[in-house]
Amino acid sequence: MLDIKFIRENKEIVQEGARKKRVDIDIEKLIALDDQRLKELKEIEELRTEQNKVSNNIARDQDSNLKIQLIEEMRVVKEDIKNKEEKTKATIEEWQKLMLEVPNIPDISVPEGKSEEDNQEIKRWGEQTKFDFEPKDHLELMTKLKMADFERGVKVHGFRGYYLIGDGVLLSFALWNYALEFFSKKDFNLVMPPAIVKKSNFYGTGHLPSNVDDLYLTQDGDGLIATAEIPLMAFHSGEILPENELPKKYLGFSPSFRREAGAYSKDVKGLIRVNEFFKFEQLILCEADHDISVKFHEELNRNFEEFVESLNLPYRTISACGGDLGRGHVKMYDVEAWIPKEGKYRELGSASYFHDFQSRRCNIRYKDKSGKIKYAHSLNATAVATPRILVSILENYQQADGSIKIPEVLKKYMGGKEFIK
RNA sequence: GGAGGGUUGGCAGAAUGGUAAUGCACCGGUUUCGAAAACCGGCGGGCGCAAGCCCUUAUAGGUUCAAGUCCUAUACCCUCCGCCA
Repeated sequence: MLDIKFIRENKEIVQEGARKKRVDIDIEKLIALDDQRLKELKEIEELRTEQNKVSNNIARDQDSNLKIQLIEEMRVVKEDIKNKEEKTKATIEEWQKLMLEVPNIPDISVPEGKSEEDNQEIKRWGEQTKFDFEPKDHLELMTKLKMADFERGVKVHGFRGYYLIGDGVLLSFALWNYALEFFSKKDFNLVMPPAIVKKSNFYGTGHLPSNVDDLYLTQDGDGLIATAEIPLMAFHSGEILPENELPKKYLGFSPSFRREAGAYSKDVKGLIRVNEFFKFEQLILCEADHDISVKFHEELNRNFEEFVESLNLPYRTISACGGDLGRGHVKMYDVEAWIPKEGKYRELGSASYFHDFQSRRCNIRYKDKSGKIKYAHSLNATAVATPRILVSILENYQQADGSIKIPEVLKKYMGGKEFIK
């Protein structure tokens, strides 16, 4: 959510930002509604002032005739307030609905574009893996090596179902242990958050109202988290932090659930797109300063790149174009690993920053040195997502005989083994 | 799932239905070579240049001229029983 004051003072910028994100929104309509909201609130406030004053007098006054008269007068005022409040409630609800739809303004450096195809490559690392044999895809590799069972996965879960088995499980644990070690060195506080959370928390990160179809909701009105970002942001919701506690850096580990509604024809097989997975997520709350946000954004992205480099996976980094950004994002990088069989780069994770878009919704503030209360800035990035990352590891590390060479840094977590066969 | 008790600032803790005490902690100042102590001021949130106004006693409603206080629902916490990893 943006600051309504900022919207009022910078409507051209906001409207232009929405255009860049391909979001249809009428800022003028919002401002007209806000005028109405402010006018109505002012009227109510004035009536309340009167009511408070007179009520106070009633308490003090000894003259019972006067009391009766005042009470009679206040009865009318009370009715008036009640009616006006009812009207204003409707105004505010409509106003809030619009406010939630106003997208954050993308950074000037975000490329123009409508969809994924317009994302801009900003970096390429490593050589695209070449084989002197016909490489297999991860489905075939994992099935043959008994690392996964997709048929039974679909039997039991349905579409997009999978079982990890045997070395598929060991490799996942190896990655988690390695990630834990790798990111612990970067000064993150470790968190395992709840994965079932109250629906209100999804508004904080911007997963609601826009992505309601992608969430699993429970019969208790809760939701299953789509990423640890949701409960990590909710962690400090409603709090006012002392500035000296910033930045807050968290590394969350959680299951993640996504319905993938609207992606029915995409990635229908294998582990690229699944309904449940595990993810380590980096998250930062920092001071409300654009330069600090940018600095941490680069840092989070670089952390992830380093992690991928340490696994020696060829990758590229892209800057997502306006049309590919979520409502809350200011800017987002995706790190994409080379997938030999498909002959293209596929997303491994992403790093984003939001300015105060999320913290405004989550009501996360801090008191700066002068005692002023401000909304914090928030950022997040993938640390590692399994099983998706297995796809790139297996396909890039496969051998002619169908075995998998274990990446150097993971060996010690795989009992020192060299190969999965 | 059942029974009972509870929820007021960072913490402790008051308030015959009459408009949120007080103490501790914390921050600033005076004092001091410096500190402690003492004293003065501040110490929930929002709007406003300011005067000031509004909101705030877990949350949402209701009764009332007026609600921390009365009523209803919900959430959370504690104790006990049941179940359970």
